[in-house]
Amino acid sequence: MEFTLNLHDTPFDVSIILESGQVFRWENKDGWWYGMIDSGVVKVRQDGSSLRCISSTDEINQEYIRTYFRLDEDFEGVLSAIMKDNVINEAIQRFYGLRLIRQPTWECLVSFVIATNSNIPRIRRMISNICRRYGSTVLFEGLEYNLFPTPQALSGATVKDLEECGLGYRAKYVRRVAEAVNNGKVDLSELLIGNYEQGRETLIRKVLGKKDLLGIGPKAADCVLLFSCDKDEAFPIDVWITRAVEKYYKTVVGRELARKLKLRLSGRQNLALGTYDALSSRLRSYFGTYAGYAQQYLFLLARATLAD
DNA sequence: AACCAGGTGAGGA
DNA sequence: TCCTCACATGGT
Repeated sequence: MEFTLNLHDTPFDVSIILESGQVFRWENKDGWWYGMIDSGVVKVRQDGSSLRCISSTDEINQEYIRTYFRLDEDFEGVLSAIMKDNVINEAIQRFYGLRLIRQPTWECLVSFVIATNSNIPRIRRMISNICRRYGSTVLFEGLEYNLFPTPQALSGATVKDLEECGLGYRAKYVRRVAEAVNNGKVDLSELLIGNYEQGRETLIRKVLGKKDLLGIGPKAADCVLLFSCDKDEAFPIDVWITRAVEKYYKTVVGRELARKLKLRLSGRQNLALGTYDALSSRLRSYFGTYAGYAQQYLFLLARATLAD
């Protein structure tokens, strides 16, 4: 079906959003962004304040896209809440039109297991590979597209097959996660109902010394909660955020935590869980309820300016 | 050819 | 609890 969304004058830049590293499946072809979401394919194109959409199924309608791009929220309110200093203000200017996406939780969860210790181009390739191998196909404009595989499809995959998709050592983690979701040990719909702390508990708790969700640590959990569960205070700390915080927010996190950040950057030491939580807690109380938005601006800023 | 990438789990002090 | 290290793979 075909429809157009009026963006009015809310900050919205579809290219910045879809290239921001929250999602890994959208592709730009001759002026349109093509995406595979849930059970269908959609292509979108922004002309100023209007977003044209053409989808393969009636399920992907106006309401669906508004929800996906979070056009149902008071974004100006978000911006004014996180504008705490010159660094974040300039990041907002530089990446004006960046928004958070509300993506399906299952796809988000698997994506950020795959994303660990990798880079965005390769993450895209790995995910594309598992979709081609395990996802069902949809016909759209005469071409076949692969949907994201279901928990059942992925839990039926062998570790060897997943390794052949280029997942490396993540293959066994993806399979364990798929099994946990498929057999009901983990209920992802809980994440939408509960608060941030409860969601974090569900994703990284340990059961009998063994994790249900192998491959999900604090950072991946925060990404899932922020990008797919409306937990806007989640503040994922990856290497780029580590750089940004070490450079611009030493005084916010304090001398001791800043020292740990520096150790991580130079000595390749990783952050202990307690250190990670202390850091994200400081940053959360500094930026407020929408800290996750600030995180996403800082992530883009760091990648643009803090690369070697 | 080392080094890095939206980190995490296992094992030990 | 924290720290150290291995870990697959592909790009620079």
